[in-house]
Amino acid sequence: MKNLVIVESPTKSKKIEQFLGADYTVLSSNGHIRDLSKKEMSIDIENQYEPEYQITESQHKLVADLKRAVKEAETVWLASDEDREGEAIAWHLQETLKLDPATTKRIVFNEITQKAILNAIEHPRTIDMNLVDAQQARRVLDRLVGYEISPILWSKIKPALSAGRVQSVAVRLIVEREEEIKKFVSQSYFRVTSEFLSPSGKMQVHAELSRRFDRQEEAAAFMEGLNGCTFKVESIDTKTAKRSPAPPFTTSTLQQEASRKLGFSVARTMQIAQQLYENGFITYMRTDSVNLSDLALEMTRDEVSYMYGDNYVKTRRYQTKTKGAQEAHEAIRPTDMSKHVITAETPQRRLYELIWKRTIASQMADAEIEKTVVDISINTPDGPKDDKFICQGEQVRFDGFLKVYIESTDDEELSDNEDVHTLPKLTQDMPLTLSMAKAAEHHTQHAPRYTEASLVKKLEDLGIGRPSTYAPTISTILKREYVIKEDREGVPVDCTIMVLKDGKIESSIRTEKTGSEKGKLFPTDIGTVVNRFLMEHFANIMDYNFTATVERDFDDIASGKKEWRKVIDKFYVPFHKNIKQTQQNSQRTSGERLVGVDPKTGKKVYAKIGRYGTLVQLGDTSSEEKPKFASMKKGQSIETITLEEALALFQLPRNVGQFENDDVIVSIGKFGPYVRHKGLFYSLSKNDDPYEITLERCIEIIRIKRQIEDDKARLRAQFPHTVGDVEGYPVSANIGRYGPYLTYRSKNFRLPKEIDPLTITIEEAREIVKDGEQKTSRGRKKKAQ
DNA sequence: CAGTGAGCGAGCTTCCGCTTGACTT
Repeated sequence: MKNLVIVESPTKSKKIEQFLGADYTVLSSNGHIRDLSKKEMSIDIENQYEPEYQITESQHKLVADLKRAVKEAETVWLASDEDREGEAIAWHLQETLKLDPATTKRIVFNEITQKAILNAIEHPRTIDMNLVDAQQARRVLDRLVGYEISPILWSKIKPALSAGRVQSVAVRLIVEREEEIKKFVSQSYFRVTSEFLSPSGKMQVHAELSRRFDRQEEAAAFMEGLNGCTFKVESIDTKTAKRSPAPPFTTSTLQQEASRKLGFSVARTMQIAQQLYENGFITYMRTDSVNLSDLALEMTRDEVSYMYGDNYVKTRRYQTKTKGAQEAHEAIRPTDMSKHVITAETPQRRLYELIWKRTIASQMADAEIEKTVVDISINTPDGPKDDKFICQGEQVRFDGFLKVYIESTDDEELSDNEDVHTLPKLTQDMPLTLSMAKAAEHHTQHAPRYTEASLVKKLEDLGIGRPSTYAPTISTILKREYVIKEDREGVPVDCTIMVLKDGKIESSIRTEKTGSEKGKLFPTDIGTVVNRFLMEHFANIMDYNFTATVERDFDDIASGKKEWRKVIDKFYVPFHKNIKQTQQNSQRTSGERLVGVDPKTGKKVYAKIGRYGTLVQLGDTSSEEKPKFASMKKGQSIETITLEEALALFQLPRNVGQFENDDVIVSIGKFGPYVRHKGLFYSLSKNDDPYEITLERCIEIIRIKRQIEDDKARLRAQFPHTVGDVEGYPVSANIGRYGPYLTYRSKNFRLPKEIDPLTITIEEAREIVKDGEQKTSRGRKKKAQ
C-alpha cells in the first residue's frame, strides 16, 4: 500500500476511496480516538495542567487496525475535518500511531468532490499546534468545570447530579422561562372587527379597528357610537414587498423545522438524518454552515431552471450568522438534486423532502408580494373620528421560491395579519355600509415554554454547544431529571363578545381554552434547586456570555496570541478557590417547604429533595419520635403539592391483609400501582385504586396472573420441539422473547404470524428455512461488496 | 416496582465534542 488516508467518518471514507484510485487506502478514525479518562480528573494541575490522555475504551480495536495499516503505508495523510476538533483528532492520531510529523501529511477539504480532494492532496501541510492547543484548552476547561462542580452537587443536594458549561445554562434557560411565566399576569383586551358592504351590495370587506381597548366599557361605548356613523374609503396604499428564501439547513435549523413541520424530537431528526447520510442521500448532518459547494450550486440551479424556468433561478451564497461557527462542512443538502423523492420509509422520505425543498428554494428568486392597506374612515354627524378601520390585502405578484418552500415559525400567537387576503376592488372615497361589527375579548399570552428545538435555537444563538451535542445535551438534562417534557392542558377563560347588528348590540360569553402546550420542557424541583444553587455559587459559569468569552480566548490561542496553559490558569485559580469555599461554607440544600400541619397528629408536613428524589416528611427531624417519609408521585412537585396530597402518600405502601401466610402489600411504583405478595409483583388494572382496594380483589388479581403464567409455562414446556428433517438436517420450533422461530443448521428464522409453532408442518418449515437462507446469503454478499 | 430519607463509610456518580459500533431470542 502506498498511501493511507485517515478521515473521521466511515461513510466518508468509502466515498473518498472511489475518488482516489488504487494507490490510496482510506480508513476512518470514527471521531476522537483518545480522551481524558472518564474515571478521574486526568489533568495534572501541578504540572501546568498537563492532560493525561488514554485511548477511548471502544476504540482499541480500531487503533490496532490503524497501526497495522500505518506499518504497510509509505505515506500517511491525516484528513480529519478542518476545525479545532478535527485538528486535535489529527494530532492524537499522529501521537498514538507514532507518525513522523516531518513526513505525515495533513490535508483538509470541506466538500466531498474529486476536485476538492485532489486539490487537498496537492496542498498538504503539517499539523497546526496552535489549533490543537485551542482544542486542549476547550477540553481541559470543560473537564475542570464539570468534574469539580458536579461532586459539590452530590454532597450538597443529591448524588449523581451533574453540572457543565453547556447543560447548566440549558437548564437555566428553562428555569428562568418558567419563573417568567409564573410572574406573568394575563391582561384582557378587545379587538374590534367589522364587515362592510359596497354600494352595490356585492362586495364584502373585512376590516379591523386601528386600536384596541383595554376595558369592556370603552369597547362597548365605541360600539354604541358606531350607530349613526357613515364610512368611506379614505385611502388606498399599495406597496410591493420582497420575500427571500431561508438559507439551506444547518443541524440546528433542520432540527427546528423537523420539529415544527414533522413533529420529530431532535434526537429522532438526527437518527433519521444519519440514515439518509449513510445511504448517500444527503451530505453530512452535523454542520453549522449554510454554505453550498460550487457543484451543489450548479446542480441546484440546473434543477430549478429545468423545473420552473430560468426566471425562477437566483444563485445565492449565504453567510453564517452563528457565533463561533467553524464551518468544516457544507450545509445539509441532497447529494443529488435531481432526486426529488427517495424510496425509503416514511420518516426518511419526509425528512429528505424537507431538505430537498429547502435547498431548492434557497437558490430561487425572491417572491414579489403586493401589499395593500385600505383605511376606512368613521364619520360621526359631528365629524370624522381619529380611529379608523384598516383592511389589509396581499397578492402574490411573482411566487418565486414560494412555489417550493415556506419556512414555518415558532410564533404561536395569533398573527396581527390574520385577516390578510385578496381584497375586493375598492376605489378612493367609495362609501361603505357597515353590516356587522364585533368586539371580542382576548387575553395576552405568556411567553411560550421551550420545545427541544427552540431550546437548541436559543443555545445556538448564545453560541453554546455544537451541532454534534445539541441532541445529547437535551438527553442529558432529561436523564438527570432537571427538566421533563410534558403536555399542558389549556385553562378555560371567559371571553366577552359584543356584536353590533341592525343597530343593536348583543353580548355573549364564550369560553376558550388558552395556553395549551404540547411537548414542552418544564423544570423539575431538582432542576430548579440545582439552578438556584449554581446561580448563587457559580454565577460566572452560569452567565449566558461565559462560553462566548472563553471562545475568544480559544481563538487567541488558535492564532498564537495566547498560551493555552496560561488561559486555563487564569480561569482555574479563582474558580478552584470558589469550589473550596463552596464545599466548606455552603449549606446543604433540599428545597424544603412546609406544606402544612397534619390535623390528626398535629405534626408538620414538609416537601423536599432527598437522596432518591422528591419526598414528603411527616414530623420534625429534631423531634424525639422519628419522622415518616414517603416518595412523591410523578407529576407532583415541592412547590405545588397540597396537604391532602402529601398526607395521602403516607397511606402507601399499605398492608391489606394476609393470603397464604404472607402479607399482601399495595403500593405505587415506577410502573404504576401494584400488589406485592411473596416477593412477586402484580400490576393493578386501571380501575383499581391502590388506596381503596380490598384484600379479595388483590387475591383475585394474584390468581388471574398465576393462571396466565401457568398457561405460558405449559406452552413453553412443549418447546423446543422437532418439526422434522430438511435435507437431512433437523428443524426445531421454539418460542423466544420476540415470538416463535425455527432453528435449522444453527441459524434462527422468524415465523410469520399466521403459522402456529405448535402445529407447523414440515412443508411449511422447509419453505421458511429455504427462503430465509437465500435472504441471508444475499445480505452477506451485499456487505462484502 | 421493595427498602431508603439521620449517620457511619466503602464505592459509585460527573464534563463537552468528535464518531458509530454489535447486541438477536
